[in-house]
Amino acid sequence: MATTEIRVPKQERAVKKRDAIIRASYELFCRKGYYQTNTAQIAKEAGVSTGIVYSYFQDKEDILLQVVRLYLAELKEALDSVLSGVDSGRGLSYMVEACYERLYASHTMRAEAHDEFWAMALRKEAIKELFKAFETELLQELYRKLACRQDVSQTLLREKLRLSYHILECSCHDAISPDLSKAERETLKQLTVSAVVDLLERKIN
Amino acid sequence: MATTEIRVPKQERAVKKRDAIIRASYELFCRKGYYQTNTAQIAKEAGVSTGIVYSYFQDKEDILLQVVRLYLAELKEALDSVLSGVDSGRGLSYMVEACYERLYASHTMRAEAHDEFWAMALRKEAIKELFKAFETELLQELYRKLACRQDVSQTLLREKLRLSYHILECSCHDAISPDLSKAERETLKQLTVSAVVDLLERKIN
Amino acid sequence: MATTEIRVPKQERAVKKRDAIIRASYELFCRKGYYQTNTAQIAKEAGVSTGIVYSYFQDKEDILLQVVRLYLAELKEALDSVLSGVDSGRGLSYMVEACYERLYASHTMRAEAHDEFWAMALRKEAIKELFKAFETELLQELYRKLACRQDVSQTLLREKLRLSYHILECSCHDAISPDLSKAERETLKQLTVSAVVDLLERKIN
Amino acid sequence: MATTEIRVPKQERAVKKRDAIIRASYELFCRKGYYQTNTAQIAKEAGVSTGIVYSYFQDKEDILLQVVRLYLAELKEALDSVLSGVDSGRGLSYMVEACYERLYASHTMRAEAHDEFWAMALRKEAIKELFKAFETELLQELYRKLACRQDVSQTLLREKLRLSYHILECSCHDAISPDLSKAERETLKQLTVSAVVDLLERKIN
DNA sequence: AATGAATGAGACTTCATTCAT
DNA sequence: CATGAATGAAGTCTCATTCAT
Repeated sequence: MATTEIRVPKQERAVKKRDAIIRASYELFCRKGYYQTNTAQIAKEAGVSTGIVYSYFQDKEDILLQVVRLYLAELKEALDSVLSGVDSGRGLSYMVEACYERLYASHTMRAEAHDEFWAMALRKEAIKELFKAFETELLQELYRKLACRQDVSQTLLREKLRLSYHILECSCHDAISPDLSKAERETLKQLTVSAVVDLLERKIN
Repeated sequence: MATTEIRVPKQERAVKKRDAIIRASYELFCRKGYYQTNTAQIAKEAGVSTGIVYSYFQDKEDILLQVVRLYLAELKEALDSVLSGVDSGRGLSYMVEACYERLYASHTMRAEAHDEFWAMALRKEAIKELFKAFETELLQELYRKLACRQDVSQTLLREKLRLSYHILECSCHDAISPDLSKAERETLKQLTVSAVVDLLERKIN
Repeated sequence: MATTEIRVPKQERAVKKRDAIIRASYELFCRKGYYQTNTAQIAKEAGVSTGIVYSYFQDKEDILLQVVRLYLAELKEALDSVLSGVDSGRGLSYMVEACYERLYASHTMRAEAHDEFWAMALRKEAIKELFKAFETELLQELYRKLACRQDVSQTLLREKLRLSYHILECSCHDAISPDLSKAERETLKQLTVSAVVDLLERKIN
Repeated sequence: MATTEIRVPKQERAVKKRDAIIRASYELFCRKGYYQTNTAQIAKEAGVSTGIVYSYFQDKEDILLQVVRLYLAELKEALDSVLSGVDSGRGLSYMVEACYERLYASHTMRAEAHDEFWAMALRKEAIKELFKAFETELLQELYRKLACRQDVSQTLLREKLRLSYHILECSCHDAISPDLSKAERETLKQLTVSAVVDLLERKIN
């Protein structure tokens, strides 16, 4: 009755194949966009037949979902590694700068991914959920990291973190513009970091 | 692409018709997305025949272009009205807050428009140009407005404005999330405004 | 939101085209069966493009529905003309024989139609309904015709008519078998008619 | 079609497996129809791998053929048991009623099977042959049973038997309709049996 | 100029069958 | 012998665009 059963691959080869499809799709969705990519191209890029795709995924939208999941997982991992690497005794601005650089690197590599997927979230509830969960978890973690620091004002900390994250995000997003010179890019970074540090340090009555 | 000549309507009726198509498309693109909207629906919503659409527009993408043009024009006008209304002797934070509110209103009304069009800019060079031109012009104007004020540090003013604009943008974007309470929304606004004001006021060596 | 709108053709040309699609499908479904006929073939046989088919019909199953409707309408009309032609003062056996011949003719022309459509009724509720309605109406009419005749026993008349109809049906169905000689066929007819006449005339306590 | 050799299983395990496939298919074809059943489902229901199916059967159609063979064999056996149980000195109407009930039971259990397979016979010559052979053999046997009875008119006996069989068949087929009340069903049975008995007893000049 | 019916390429998806393991 | 992953042809349906009226 239900549509064709979806294989949950456990054997190594199957896992690899599923992964190859996701990565090929990731690549293509970034390069050409979701709607400009068809399943034949995905199969070809992944080196499999069109049919097999539907053994691993419900439909094309399901592929997108898994691709976004991968995208967010990569981003999460990158940020985690940054955060865990600096939680020692370094200053706040060092930490923020590290985050900025990490986010910037993500944006450089996957310039298209973010916007493409973000826009898809508008139309696909399941994707919206992924983004929401990602943000919630990330902010929660940031909160845990900063809640005990002396150099961070605890007033409205959650809200400040939320805003800080978005500022970093959009600044990095803007900074990848090819119209900017290296110097301008550096300036933007300094401004962004200091704005965020200020926001977090400042006491608000 | 096509060879058919595109009519540049001068007669009143023709102008109205063209306009109706753009507005209908605007509406539909926001509600359902570009790819989920077909030309038949556009024609129906605009109250014209499918055939006539191709007298006014090269193809579907061309409609999108005009829709984005309209979207940006509306946004520009809204911001202009804000800026011209406050350039008297009001304080900086008053001005920033007015901008925030205006941007927030835009986002509320056209929550989908921004993301949808922004993502389309990735795939369509012509749309990217529109966005770039919009931003350039807006920042230029802001610069003119603020370049002479005493309460604004002139150091790196262009870069600060650029960043400020993006901060306001993304904060408003975030603020429309239905998960936020009214109080949280207000807090976010205050934080955003004060962060931007700080950024603009602060002297940077 | 709903799938593409279905055109309800009123202009003569459109009606003709819709009709052509139905007749082409009728033909093909009989000749090759529903599942062995694809939409491209239907379009080709009807002399239209594949796309236009979906302007007139929801989907392939909808075409089948209309084809069955046509099939039953033709059959109904044929039986009606037989019944109205004999309701004067002719004997019962004359009437039954006329029905037999009419049904036999239907079966000869559309040998495949009946079985094909009948089997489809198993899987498609909508088609089952059509068959049921057809039979109910037909039996109702037969009842009106015979309820007043002296040569027909009124006891259990409705049930007898139901059975009679099925006997005629299946006998005709059997009679088209190419294995039968002309004489055998004639014999079967005589036996069938007399069995039905007997059934209707006989008083049952 | 294929060149692969089809195994004719002799070992017990192999026979069982082949049988399981046929029975699983029988079940599924009845429940969902031939075209709505795919080979993966068959294999799963039979508890075998998809690959092995093609060791025992030429192709999907071949499975259908064996399923129909099984269906007819079951029906034959049921009717045989009825006929052999009553050939002593019981009256004709007792015998006909027993047949009716047996056929009715078959139809109840396998309501879908009959129509589904019957319609398939239209498209697949091999299946048509099976049905034809079944009927011929059955009628032959009936003939042997009745050819010597005093209460059966020998005139046109073969033809009468043929018609009788079809009457019983289609009446049973009709009788399973869920729209009928128990009483109506009983009435139909009585009418059918008496019509058949009449047909067989009656001398025709 | 206007209509909306018509076109047909191409998208997604299914599934009978094969074949490497 | 057996498995079930893999294949790819073929089917249904959509929709941007054209064109006869």
